[in-house]
Amino acid sequence: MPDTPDSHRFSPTRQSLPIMLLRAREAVMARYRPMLREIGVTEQQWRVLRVLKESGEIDVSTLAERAAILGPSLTRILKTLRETGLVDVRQDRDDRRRSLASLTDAGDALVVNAADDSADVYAEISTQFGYERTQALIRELDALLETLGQPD
Amino acid sequence: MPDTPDSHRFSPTRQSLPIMLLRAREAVMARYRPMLREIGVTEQQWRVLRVLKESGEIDVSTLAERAAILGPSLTRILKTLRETGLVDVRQDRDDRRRSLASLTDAGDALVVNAADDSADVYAEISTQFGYERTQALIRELDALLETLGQPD
DNA sequence: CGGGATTATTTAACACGTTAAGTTTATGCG
DNA sequence: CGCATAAACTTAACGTGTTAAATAATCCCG
Repeated sequence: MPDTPDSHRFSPTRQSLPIMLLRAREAVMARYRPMLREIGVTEQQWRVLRVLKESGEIDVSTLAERAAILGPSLTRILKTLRETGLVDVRQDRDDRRRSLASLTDAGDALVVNAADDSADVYAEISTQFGYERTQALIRELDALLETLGQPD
Repeated sequence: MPDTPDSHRFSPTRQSLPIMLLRAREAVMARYRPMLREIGVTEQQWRVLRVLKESGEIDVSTLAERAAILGPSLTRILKTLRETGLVDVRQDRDDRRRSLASLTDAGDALVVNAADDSADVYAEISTQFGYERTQALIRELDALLETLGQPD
């Protein structure tokens, strides 16, 4: 067992920003999982469906950016959602490199039916942690993104 | 397609706590990736190595908890790290259900050599966002964990 | 106009996340 | 003791994350 003097700078995982972001996200998502399980979609599939509901038909790149999902993952997710009849994908006529995705009627209905439950989960979290405190946290995360230079 | 290119209207995903946590984490990790790439380990492997350096020989469950990695993932990661000669895994003599993991000399050397670079990345983030502000953000994330950790 | 650069998306390969089920070892209780 | 139960991993199966490379369509510049 190698033993070294403390001449190296280590920060315990409790003080590590990446790990704390990971843990926080995991804790938040744990609240959503029962609902997602009930409607039979994964967390990522739910994000895709929600963005499609909000945006209407959009191209895959924009969808990927808004749902915070990488292109290759989105390709697979859209394949699944197409097979389960929740999403349509067609080619853009003006630029045939582009694919345009949209909700089917079934997909729209699923989002509409689950939206209230999703909002309830968020309301519970927001209430427990404090509404203003939650908003402030989100603003700080947004500011961190700005500082670190994220694509919009 | 009602697209408003010059609008300040931001998408609701910017107000979603789960997505903002995801984006923030992604932005932070982007700063670490070059360093991880250079030493040839994944983000998760690095977390495992760091925890082992901090804790010395520990059982797999404790390691999983401290590195924020689920059991099945850790099984695979330890297999890889064992094959690359960075960690040792042995059975606990007193409770043979348990596995005990520890750094090899090579693993220890890798962590020691990369620790300063890792700290530099963190220092850069912390300086850019503001040291106190970063600490405050970590405290808020910790508080969120405390709040959500207790189901209802 | 033509052919090399660019852009949008997909495919491929490997690693990890998540849940359920399996295996081995320890523990508790009659 | 002996058997049921629990604990500590591990395996399995499927979905997603990440990077690099391939494919296809558009753009651009001479």
